[in-house]
Amino acid sequence: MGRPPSAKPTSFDIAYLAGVSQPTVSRALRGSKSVSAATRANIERIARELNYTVDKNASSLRSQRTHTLALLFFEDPTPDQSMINPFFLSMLGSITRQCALRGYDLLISFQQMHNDWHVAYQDSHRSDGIILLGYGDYQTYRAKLEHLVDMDTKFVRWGSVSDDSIGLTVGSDNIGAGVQAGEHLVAIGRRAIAFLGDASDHAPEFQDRYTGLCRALAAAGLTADPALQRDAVSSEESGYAAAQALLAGGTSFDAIFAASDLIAIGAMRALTEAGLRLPHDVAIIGFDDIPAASLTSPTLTTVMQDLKGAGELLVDALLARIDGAPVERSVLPTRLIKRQSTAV
Amino acid sequence: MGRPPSAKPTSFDIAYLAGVSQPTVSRALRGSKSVSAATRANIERIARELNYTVDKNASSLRSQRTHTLALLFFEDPTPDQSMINPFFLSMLGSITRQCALRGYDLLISFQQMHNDWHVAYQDSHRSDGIILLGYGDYQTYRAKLEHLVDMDTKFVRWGSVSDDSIGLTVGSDNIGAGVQAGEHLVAIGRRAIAFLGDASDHAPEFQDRYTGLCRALAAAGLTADPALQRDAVSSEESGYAAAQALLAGGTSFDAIFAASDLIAIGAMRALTEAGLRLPHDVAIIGFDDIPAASLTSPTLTTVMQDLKGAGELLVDALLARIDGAPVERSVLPTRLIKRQSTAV
DNA sequence: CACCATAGGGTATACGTATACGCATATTAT
DNA sequence: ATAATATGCGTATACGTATACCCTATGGTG
Repeated sequence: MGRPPSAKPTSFDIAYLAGVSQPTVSRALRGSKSVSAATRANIERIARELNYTVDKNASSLRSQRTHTLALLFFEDPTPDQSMINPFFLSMLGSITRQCALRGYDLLISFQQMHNDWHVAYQDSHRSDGIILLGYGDYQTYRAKLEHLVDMDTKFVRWGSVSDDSIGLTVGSDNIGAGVQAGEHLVAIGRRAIAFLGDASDHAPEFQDRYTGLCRALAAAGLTADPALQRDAVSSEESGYAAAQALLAGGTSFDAIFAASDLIAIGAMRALTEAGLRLPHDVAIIGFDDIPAASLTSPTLTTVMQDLKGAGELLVDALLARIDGAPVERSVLPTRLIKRQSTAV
Repeated sequence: MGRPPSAKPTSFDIAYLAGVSQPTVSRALRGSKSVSAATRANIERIARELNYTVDKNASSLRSQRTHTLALLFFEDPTPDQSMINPFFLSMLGSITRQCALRGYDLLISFQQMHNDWHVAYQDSHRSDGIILLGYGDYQTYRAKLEHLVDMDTKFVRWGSVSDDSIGLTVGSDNIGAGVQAGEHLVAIGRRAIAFLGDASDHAPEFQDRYTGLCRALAAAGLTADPALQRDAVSSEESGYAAAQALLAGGTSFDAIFAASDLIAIGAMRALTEAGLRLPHDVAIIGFDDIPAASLTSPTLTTVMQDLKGAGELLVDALLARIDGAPVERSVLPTRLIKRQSTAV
């Protein structure tokens, strides 16, 4: 039953010193109730003294559970540059923290949307499940998601939570956020409110935000002018271009709701260059509350998402899914951060 | 020798179908030269057809190599909030990319400086090596690094590259960067240049930047006034406080070199509130070129570090260290980005 | 007092791969 | 022609853990 201690301690070494068999060590350390309190205490003491840690590979191989989650970021617009949407980077913190709390490791990878990431982590037994983060063309995305569902891969994604969303989705209450933004702009007396952001089903989250805006306008007896909606992806350049197109459009407006802070920041630059005063001539609201939002001039009113809650919810939902537990779809409330760009 | 194909394909399944033994499959897929070209081609074809992927756990267990690196972020000043220094977050992109390129997975974890991270990944065989990223009190840090060295843990860290630095260190040429900043400020006619950032050996990188500044001043026949150096850690609040202290100090100055952009941004706020005009009254240079640096008013002149190169160098150096190859210490050149805050 | 449940822990083995060896056959040198 | 290599692959086994199964000593139950 025994063999003397060797270089890197194994469960056999512990067993030898404790005068028990290796399986008993395994049981004791894993918390099985079929080992006496005294034996367990003794084993734990020895393990601590030897600085023993369970070999992750052997454990995973045998149990077929890795206790590791994989986080896949993807972005299409950045071919080489390492720019990731700051919003998702911020979420990284809470995700890692939640993983740690649950005793899971986090494997991370950046992917181009067009890559075969949907099959990469498929099954090399690296992780028990996948967290998907990123904006992108939803139609392309959708096909890959369906593939994941077909393969019965455990995953959760951040996005628009609607009835037809594929797989397990967690997201902010984008419609509610749109309503918040719209109500605030109406409250400060604005009537012609533009929306910058793709409102098609290629970008369901943006679409939801626009829907919310329209709903708020309707509630105030106003209607959203389609001429005041301009497509934009989440980048400063795109926001700049969209705002210019809006100005060139001829339809006057006194407020902008941008689907993301990056879009808003680009738009502010275009408006300022056009000689407009913010927020006097045009009030503006962004989305995400990235760090830069409080550094613009004027500082940017924006919708803050619950990052901490998001990370926790993503991880918990995925773990529930892995355990086969029922997991109800849920949305997170947002908060409007009022700054100078809407201060009348 | 054979056994029929089962659920999730293993090397035995491939072997069965190819009419060879399991070890031959392993050899073929790992590129051993002791397997004929024909056999290898056949095995690879079958593997592709079955969508076979090597089981990472079994492979790691047997070979004692995980082909995974662990990235440890740590920050002390943020007890709960998920704020990471934006600079390090940006580096994340190039690190993951380089890992992918080298065929390594990346495990990520955020740690509080005071935690026992130096022993956590010690040896649970999760990763082959560790990348350490983060500022922090160097004296605390140093003790843990020494522990890692004692344990013969393979690691690389980002920091000040000096002769007495512990373990394998990769970093920017901070002294050279300080010289660049100093020369630029002198070139635009500034003579009384303040430095915001801890210049003690608790923060060797900041110390190096200050050393560079002093060197540039000396070269111009000027001397650095110790009264114009104020300690600050890398945060906006700290920069704000340091600038206020500087103003209260009574010694006049016409330029500031801040040890980080966050410090610079905080300082700009303090200066503006004090009624000073930037850059007319005080020119200012930051460090890191975080996204926010181009959004401040005036936009911030700063020192850009080579993030892409940094990520590549960190990974490559660590892999060389793991392979037991000799690895020479090396520093990365920096680039001064001139913006409005030093535009006379 | 025979009977069975339970606690506590040992025995044997599987997880899927990589590698040390050995053994043919084919190739070259002498 | 025979000994010395080399090539290509099979055999056996180890990596370190978790779990199914079995066994023994109790203690309670009728």
